[in-house]
Amino acid sequence: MGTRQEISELPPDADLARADSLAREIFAEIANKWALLIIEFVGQRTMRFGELRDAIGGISHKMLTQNLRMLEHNGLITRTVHATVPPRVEYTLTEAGQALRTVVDGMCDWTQRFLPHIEAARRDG
Amino acid sequence: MGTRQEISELPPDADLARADSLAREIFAEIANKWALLIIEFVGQRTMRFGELRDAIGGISHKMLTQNLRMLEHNGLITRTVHATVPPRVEYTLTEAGQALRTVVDGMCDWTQRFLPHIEAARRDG
DNA sequence: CGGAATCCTCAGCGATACTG
DNA sequence: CAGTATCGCTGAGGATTCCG
Repeated sequence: MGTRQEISELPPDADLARADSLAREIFAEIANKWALLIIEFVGQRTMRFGELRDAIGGISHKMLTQNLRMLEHNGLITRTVHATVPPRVEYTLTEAGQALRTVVDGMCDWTQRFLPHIEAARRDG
Repeated sequence: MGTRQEISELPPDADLARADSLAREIFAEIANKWALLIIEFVGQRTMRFGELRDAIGGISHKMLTQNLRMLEHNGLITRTVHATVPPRVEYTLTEAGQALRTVVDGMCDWTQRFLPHIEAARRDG
C-alpha cells in the first residue's frame, strides 16, 4: 500500500484504509469489548485486580488476566506489584492508554446519546 | 444501578460504570473489530457489498453479512436494494452511524499516532 | 451480485484447582 | 489476593453450495 493507481474516489488519506498490517493487527487486538472496558475503568483511577473484576462485572478471571497482559504488552497499562502479603497489584494507564481512554469515553458518550435511537431502530426491525 | 451508597472514590458520573444492561449490550455488540472497520469504511462513502469486502480485506462473506445485519438492526447503517440485474445493494451510514464514525476515526488516529510507542513497548516487553 | 443455509473446525472462554 | 495451568465445551467463524 502507499501506491494507488487503482482507486479514484477515496478521500486522499483514509486512515486505516492504507493501514499497514501492523496497524491493523493492533486495531484488531484493541477493538474488543473487554479491552476497551478495561481501558475505560482503569482510566477512572488506578485499580487493583479484584476491584477491576468487580467493577467490570461479568468478566472471568481468565479473560481479565489475559487482556491485562495484552494491554501491558502493548504499553497501554502499567502493572505495579507491591511485595506485601497478601499481594497487592495495581494497574494504571500509561500515556498511550490515557489517549485511548479519551476515545473510549467518546464511544461511551455515543452509546448513551444514541440509546433511544437504537432502541427505536430495533423496534421497527 | 443509579443508587450508589457503596462506592466513594469514583468520579461523579462514570459513563459505562453505571451502565444499564442495555447500554452494555450495545457496547459489546459494537465494540468488535469487524463492526468498527465496517463503520470506518462505509463512513468514507456509500459502498456496495463487494466493494466493502474488498476494501476491508480478510473478512469472510459470512462475517460481513452478519455484521451488516447487526449494524442495520441497530440503526447505524442503511441498506438500499436497487432492483436491477445483477442486483445492486448499497450501504450508507445513518446519523447515528456517522456520529460513531467520528469516534472510530479517533481510534484510527490513535493507532497511527501511538504506533511507534506500541512497537517500542513490545520490544522491551 | 448479494444473501441464506449447511457443515465442520478450532480457539475462545469458563470452571476448577494449585502456587506464591 | 493475584497468577498460572489444565480440561472441556460451546459457538464463532471459515469454506462451500444453492437461490433470486
